Amino acid sequence: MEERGSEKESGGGPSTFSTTSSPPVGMADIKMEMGHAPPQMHLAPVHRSPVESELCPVCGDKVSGYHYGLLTCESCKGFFKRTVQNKKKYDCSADKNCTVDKTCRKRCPSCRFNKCLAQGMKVEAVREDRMRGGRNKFGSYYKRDRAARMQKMATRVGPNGGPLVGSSANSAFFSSSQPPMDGHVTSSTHDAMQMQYMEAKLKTEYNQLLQSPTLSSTQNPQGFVRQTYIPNCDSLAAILGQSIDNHNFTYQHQVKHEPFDYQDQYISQPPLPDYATYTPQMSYAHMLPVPPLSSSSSAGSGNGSNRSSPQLPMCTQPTEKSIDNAFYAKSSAPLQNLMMELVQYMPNPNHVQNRLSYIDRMDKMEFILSGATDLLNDLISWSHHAPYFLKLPMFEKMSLLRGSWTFIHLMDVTVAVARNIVYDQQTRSGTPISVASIALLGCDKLQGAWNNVMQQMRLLIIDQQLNHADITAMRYCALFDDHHGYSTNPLVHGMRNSVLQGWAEGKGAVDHASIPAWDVYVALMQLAGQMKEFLYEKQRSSELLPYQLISDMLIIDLPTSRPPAINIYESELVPVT
DNA sequence: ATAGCCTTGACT
DNA sequence: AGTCAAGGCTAT
Repeated sequence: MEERGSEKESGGGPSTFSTTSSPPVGMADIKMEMGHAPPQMHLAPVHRSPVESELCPVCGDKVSGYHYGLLTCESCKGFFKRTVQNKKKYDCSADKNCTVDKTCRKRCPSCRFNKCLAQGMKVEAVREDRMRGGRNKFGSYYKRDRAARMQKMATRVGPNGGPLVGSSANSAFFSSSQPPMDGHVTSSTHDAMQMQYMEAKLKTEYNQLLQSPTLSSTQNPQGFVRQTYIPNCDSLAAILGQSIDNHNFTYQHQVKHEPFDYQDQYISQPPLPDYATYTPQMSYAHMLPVPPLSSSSSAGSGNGSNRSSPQLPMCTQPTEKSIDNAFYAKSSAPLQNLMMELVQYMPNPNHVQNRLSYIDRMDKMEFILSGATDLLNDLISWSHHAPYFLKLPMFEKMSLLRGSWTFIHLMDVTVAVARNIVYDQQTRSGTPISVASIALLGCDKLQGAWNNVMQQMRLLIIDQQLNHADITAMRYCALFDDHHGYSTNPLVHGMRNSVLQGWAEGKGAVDHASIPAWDVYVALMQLAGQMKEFLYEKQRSSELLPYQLISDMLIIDLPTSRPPAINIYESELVPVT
């Protein structure tokens, strides 16, 4: 393969970005610039367009605009589009860490595509029906990000020429965005925090919109509300004992439905569009006996490549109005009804990102444990409403939560990373904290293994082999895992068996071990066990004293310390076919 | 297969 | 009418 021979250079135009060129305002100006050498004017950077002043975060070439969620060059745009549309699979012949820059970007498409994803390009932005033109659903967010970048550049080179707070980053939305605020910017902590808040808000809104099936950019999916936290000084038992009316957690459905009668309700009266519910990842198509209602694929598609069975989560239509009704279709299989009910109670998939956005700690371990405490509170609050779990007696709930919380934490963070929702963080003092550390609760020696699992999960997500239904199944499967083998409660064992069986049936697998995501589950479970060992060690050296809730979660339940199980739950056993 | 340029079309 | 991020075309 030729390396540079076929490399195209724009004829006549500058092939590399010049920091002294004139300041075009929009794409039209960029295009003009390619044809005509612009006059060399030295305007203040304040007026410079973000497009002009940025390099492609994937390969470092000149940015041509926003493409699939990120400011990138034209070639990476095309590469990303081809890869997603044609469902290309690449393999890296080296160690999956090849350099990707303008001169060698053609050498390893595998690493290039992974870098595209890692930097924040979204496969969801590639249209399934290939409809041309029009505005996509992120338009208003591109606009705001652009304004934020303008603001940032205006303040970056201030009177003192000093750097601005916040880290530089590549993603159009997730790292370098600054609030499009009026007025001056100081380097005070307050302003920094406010910027982080605005940045997080932008991220959240963007992700929520990104995941919606409708594409109207005039709709605001939902107002951003900073969630309040349960004080972490409460013990596990105290939190579990709280009235469920005190819960502060966001659910996919805020209205609680009675088991097994929500479907009729939805069929006759669909719920209001809740963007968190309608994320493509939420599609339960794999677990339904009927195929999902296809979004009336428009004519005019199918130009050469096979579009019959898209493997990647692409947008259906720019102005898509259809809802994945299959999600609400009634199934005759009781186990799949069970699985559908469980999905209804899953937490908002953005909760990891929301939690990590507000941690303000100087020390790395403080940051990690503080975030873990927040997520743990979410988990406990969620368990108040989790079907069947809430029926368990207190000691049983505590035991199951203690057995599963490290797994659920690990899985939630890993999924968020694999889906490019959560990125590396940093402490208030600027110390970088890798997402691996956050996922592993600080047990950094597992980072290599974690990275393998995360990549495996990412590939499964891209292949649509792992969606929200699988995540639901894994969460409940872990929660109802009688970790120490002490439980004699038939509801616990029956529930786990039902989840495993329903999961396998939904995937058309002969058993749960044949499900593509099962290997990921097993690997995560192993890591979670090692994480717990790591935390026991921390606890022994008194390092967890400030984190009472986490300490409570590390108490080992002994069978003698709990009351005997009473079989009052048999009548409530979940159906087992 | 790549990447530069062109066309499209919802939104402003 | 202009913008601009989608997809398409095509020389390399």
